[in-house]
Amino acid sequence: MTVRVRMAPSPTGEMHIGNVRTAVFNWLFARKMGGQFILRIEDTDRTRYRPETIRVIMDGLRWLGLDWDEGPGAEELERVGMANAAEYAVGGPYGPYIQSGRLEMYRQVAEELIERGWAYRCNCSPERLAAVRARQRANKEMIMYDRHCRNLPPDAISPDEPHVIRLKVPLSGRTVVHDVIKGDVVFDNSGLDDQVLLKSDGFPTYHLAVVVDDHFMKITHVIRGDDWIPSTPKRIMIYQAMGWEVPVYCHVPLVNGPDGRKLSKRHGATSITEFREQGYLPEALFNFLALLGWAPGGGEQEIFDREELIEEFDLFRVNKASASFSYKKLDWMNGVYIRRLSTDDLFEQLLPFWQRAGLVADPCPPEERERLLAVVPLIRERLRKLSEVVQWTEFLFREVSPPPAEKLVGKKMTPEASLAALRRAREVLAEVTPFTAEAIEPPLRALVEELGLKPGQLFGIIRWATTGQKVAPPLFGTLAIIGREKTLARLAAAERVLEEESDGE
RNA sequence: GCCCCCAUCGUCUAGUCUGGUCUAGGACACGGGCCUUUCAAGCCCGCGACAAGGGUUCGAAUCCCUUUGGGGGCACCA
Repeated sequence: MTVRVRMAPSPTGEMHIGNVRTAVFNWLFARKMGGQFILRIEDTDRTRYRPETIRVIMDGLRWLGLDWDEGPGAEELERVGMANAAEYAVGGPYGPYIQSGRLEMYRQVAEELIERGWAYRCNCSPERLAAVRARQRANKEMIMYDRHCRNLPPDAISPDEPHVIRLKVPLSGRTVVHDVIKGDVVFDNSGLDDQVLLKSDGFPTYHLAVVVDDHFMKITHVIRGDDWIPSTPKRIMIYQAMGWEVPVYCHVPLVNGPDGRKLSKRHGATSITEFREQGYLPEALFNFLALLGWAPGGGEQEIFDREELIEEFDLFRVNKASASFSYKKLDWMNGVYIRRLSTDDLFEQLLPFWQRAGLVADPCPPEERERLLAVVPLIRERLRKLSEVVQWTEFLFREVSPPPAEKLVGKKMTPEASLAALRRAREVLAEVTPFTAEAIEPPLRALVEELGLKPGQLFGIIRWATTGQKVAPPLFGTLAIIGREKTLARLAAAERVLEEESDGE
């Protein structure tokens, strides 16, 4: 039997990183076992439905490298109004893969559950249900449907009048969830609610839809967040009522924020789109996510490429406890991946960030490209996220206003000595030919000797004068990229600052 | 209120199933140092945990119980 797993996001917004991690586990398991990874769109909540997010979800999964073997086909995607549907269409033998296209199946199963005595019609009004809940809350009773319609005569509610269909949960006995990760979890049936299966708008609730789809799509392993555990016994009842085989359940732990609380916007990025926009590499995020709640046994390796992860992945080793998301560790890992990139590859990754910041034209002119290719090696070891390229290189693109006088005075130096150093540096740099990092270094080092300074004193002053910053990429390469003309002009401007300072006193 | 899940350094984790090799290993973070033109990167050193209490056992991070602490769920949401 081949393994079939699925990811079933609902198109209500961005995909949360916790769900993405669950998708990673599903994908790794499918690839490891040589099975199929299926994408299903769960759009049964018509009030929160936002069709445009289907594309966002698909783009995110693709960017992370989570390709699906079966999923919505072109016709379905067109039906929900997606442009370029063909580009995202995958299809498969068990469609449709968007739940709103499967309504008839859910309705039929719900009716059959009634026939089999496992479900009943209910026409209680929302007001009545709210009143029941309020009363229960006041009396500190268990909050669940009072089963008002459960024992009505079979024909009391006509199929034609508005109503819902509820699951007829046994009043006694127990239901056991056999879970690969948590072990056997036992529930008393008496504590389970008569869950609504089919809503009055004809759409199924999640509980019905997921069971019907998983069954007909031949899903073998349900790998999902452990927040679903409490609703699992109700699903098992539907399987049993229909005489279907129950899939293997694997409830993986949730992902919390660094403070242990639910991961939310205030912690930082939470959606895959945000991580992408902040300049995390998909390989790094994938590596990091795979190791959140799971680790291969034995070794002390932290960096794994995709193939190694597939090779090592073991669903049975997934932790029981929830994990806190550490942005700092992700940043470190992202830096590792950035440093591994070739100059050309890193440049291609960086270009959109320069362009988005308005520093480079789109498309990038060939001569600008040559210049920026030279910048890449200077900053590669300094980047943890691609977006940081802006702060590291901004002075290359914009006019640098001369820094205040105190910044131009070297450590343990007088303003006069600093001014003299600046003047000599400008003279030296005016002569250097060609104006390259290799050619610039020796004369500047000689100047350090000549002036009797420490390297850091002279270079620090020049750095401030030419970049307007205390911290910048390595000086010689930076000057070469700034170019002789601008370098000399910035040095001259800095000299003027010091001259005016001494005049003023 | 009721139900469920979980518990090793600040964080991610190895070790737990198959008690002894664990004076508990690695990584991130943090502190110090080396290198060094700043910042990084790299290298070295350090800090730092079996939640608590009871058992079982010659021996427990590992098995059992209780407590505490965290998390999750109780919709015509998923």
